[in-house]
Amino acid sequence: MKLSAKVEYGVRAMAILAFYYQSGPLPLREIAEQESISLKFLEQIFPNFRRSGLIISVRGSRGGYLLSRPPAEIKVGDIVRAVDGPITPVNCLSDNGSDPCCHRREGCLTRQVWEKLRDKINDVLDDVSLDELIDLKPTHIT
Amino acid sequence: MKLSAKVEYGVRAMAILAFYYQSGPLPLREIAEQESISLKFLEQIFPNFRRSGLIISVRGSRGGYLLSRPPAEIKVGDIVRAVDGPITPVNCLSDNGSDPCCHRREGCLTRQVWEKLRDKINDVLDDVSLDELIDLKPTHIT
DNA sequence: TGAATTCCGACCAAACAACTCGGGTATCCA
DNA sequence: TGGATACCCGAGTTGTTTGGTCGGAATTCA
Repeated sequence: MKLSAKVEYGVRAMAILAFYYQSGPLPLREIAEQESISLKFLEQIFPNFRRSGLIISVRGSRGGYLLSRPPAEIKVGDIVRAVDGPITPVNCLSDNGSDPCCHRREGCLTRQVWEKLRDKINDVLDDVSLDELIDLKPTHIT
Repeated sequence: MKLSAKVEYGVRAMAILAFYYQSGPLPLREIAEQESISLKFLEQIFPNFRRSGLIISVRGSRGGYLLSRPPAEIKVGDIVRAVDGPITPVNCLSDNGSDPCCHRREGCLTRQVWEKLRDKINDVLDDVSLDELIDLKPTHIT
């Protein structure tokens, strides 16, 4: 029951991107340095974000990445699914209908547990947005 | 974000055991046949249940396994943790304090997400007990 | 042009998953 | 007592995933 290191790094990287929102494109090298993550590893993660429409890439010199929408509108769940794909706690919840998990007597009863689990995981992750991960909001002001 | 096949098989096997609760020891071979699971693979899973105190083993001829307490008192979460160990969505939530995930600026903010996720997963799994997986309860009777 | 940057695909080693196999050892029934 | 039954244990195996690295091509700005 683990998320991948890619997801962990990806969330941290996106938090940085949220912190510098509206400051122009931020190159991966900067993120890599700030978070002590291998640049090459980040290069492998970010195309997923771009393909999912979470970020916009600017190529060439002085290029980099920026969020495609405000940090409040990007949820941790978006990031997780962009990197790891849809969340499926057990294989028989995948979309390929070839799994025989429901051909047994109590198959569909256990399936309900896994479905509930999957939904709750998505709920938790979709309840937190990027702006909550950075420290911008005036939480201490009355 | 996947549970292992061991957990999947383990829950199914425990459901069978719940179904035959109070019918004397049930040999692994029977469970293996009913669920089309390799006997040798089951033999590898069940010691975890015994060590966690979920089942009692009866050795010798006409031996087998039986639940150590009523199905209503065994949660799916117990089964999952017995097989896969404690649920830790990311490595920095493990008990070894050597992980540097909190030495960074926003480290502890993302950590809160993972902690919340871990707690919710446990909540869901601990909310379902074995008797809900089998079809004994008179749900259709007014 | 040249430096900075994204982008792309191949490659690689280590770990893990999902089993299998072979043999113990304890226990019971006849 | 002697099988037969069943649990117990650890090593081996095969394939996939993970967590990266490496080299280079395309693009853009100064």
